[in-house]
Amino acid sequence: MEQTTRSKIIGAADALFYEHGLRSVSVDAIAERAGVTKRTLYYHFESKDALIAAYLAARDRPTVERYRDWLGDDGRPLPDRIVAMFAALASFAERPKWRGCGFTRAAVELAGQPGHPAVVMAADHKARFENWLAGELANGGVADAAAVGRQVMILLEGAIALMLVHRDTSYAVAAGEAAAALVSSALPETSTRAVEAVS
Amino acid sequence: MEQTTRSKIIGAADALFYEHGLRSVSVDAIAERAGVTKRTLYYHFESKDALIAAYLAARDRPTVERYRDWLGDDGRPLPDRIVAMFAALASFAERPKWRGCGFTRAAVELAGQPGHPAVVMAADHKARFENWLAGELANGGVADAAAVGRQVMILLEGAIALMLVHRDTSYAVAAGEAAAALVSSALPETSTRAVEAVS
DNA sequence: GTCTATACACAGATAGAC
DNA sequence: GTCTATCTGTGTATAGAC
Repeated sequence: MEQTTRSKIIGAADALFYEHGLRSVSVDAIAERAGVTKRTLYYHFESKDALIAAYLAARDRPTVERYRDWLGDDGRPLPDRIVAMFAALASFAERPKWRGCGFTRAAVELAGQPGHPAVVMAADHKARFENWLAGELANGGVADAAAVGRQVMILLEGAIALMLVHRDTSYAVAAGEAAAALVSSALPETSTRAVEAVS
Repeated sequence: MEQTTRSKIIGAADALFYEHGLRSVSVDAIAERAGVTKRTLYYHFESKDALIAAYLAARDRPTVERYRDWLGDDGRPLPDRIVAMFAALASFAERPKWRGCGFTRAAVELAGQPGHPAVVMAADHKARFENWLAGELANGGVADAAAVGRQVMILLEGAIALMLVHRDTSYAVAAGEAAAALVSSALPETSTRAVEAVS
């Protein structure tokens, strides 16, 4: 079955690329971890760049699903759900193998090659994620959901970067409080009180 | 003068490391750009890793000074100064050669090697920057300046990451508005009303 | 589709003359 | 302090058998 071999290779690429980065991981290492030879790998993927693109493509859906779970269902007050999402991220980042966002890291490592497929995929992933976030806020009754969604997105991204640099997951909690304050301010009734409560 | 040769090498390293990243730039390329041979480079620096560390060390002060300029002097209302800082960042990021924060990018690219000197330097730089930011907020009368400073720091970091991914500098403006809102909420009532009266 | 074996370029780092 | 020349490992990718 070609499917099995291909997915084994992508699984090995995911483990190594995410842990060590793109350029520092060799095709040999991926092939070895996947339990195939390099020649087999090149039968399934045209080049290392193609494998990088496949690695990110496989990460797209699980990443979005994870945040969807963290945000939870409609029902609770929106600021609480936002805080919960950031708290879950903080908990997730406690894991020793956590290394930040694979998409952002790929875009950063390939910042010198703006046309690279992986960079394009990262931008697309982030745009769709921001769009989803804005939609959730709009459903929750937030005024100007696009603008607030973008601010929450920025807080998410910044928290991930600083958690990676400092290995301190409290940044996600701090970001969650800020996000909840901004969201509360954009909700119809409780705006002023909620912001002051956080500060 | 040894100083001249050494600084020429660091200058070449800065240009290439910042533009293309760490691993994708060879020592040969840096030596060539500096106008020296590889052997001379290795006379001044023990290894490529040492050169990377020197590259970041040289970037530390100019980076902080730039933000200090952008925030401006005491006198204007603090939220206005915050907005101005983010606006200046947006303008700075318009330049074609802009590639985000060299410290964060180094930490991201070396995320697989937590003990690497460059990672340690990046964390130290970010910690001192956050400290400076909190100090400025405290001087401006912000309550709980440490917590708000951290939130502003997260917004800064997130805006830089997303500007790099999307090549859209409006993220810094959006982050600046969020930061100003959070700062305003942490100011005494009198200061907040003074801001509104001026604008 | 998967293997063994290998081509070819380039990486980081060093030897030793001057 | 700077040079020419080189060592040695590793990188991506390919040839051709089975």
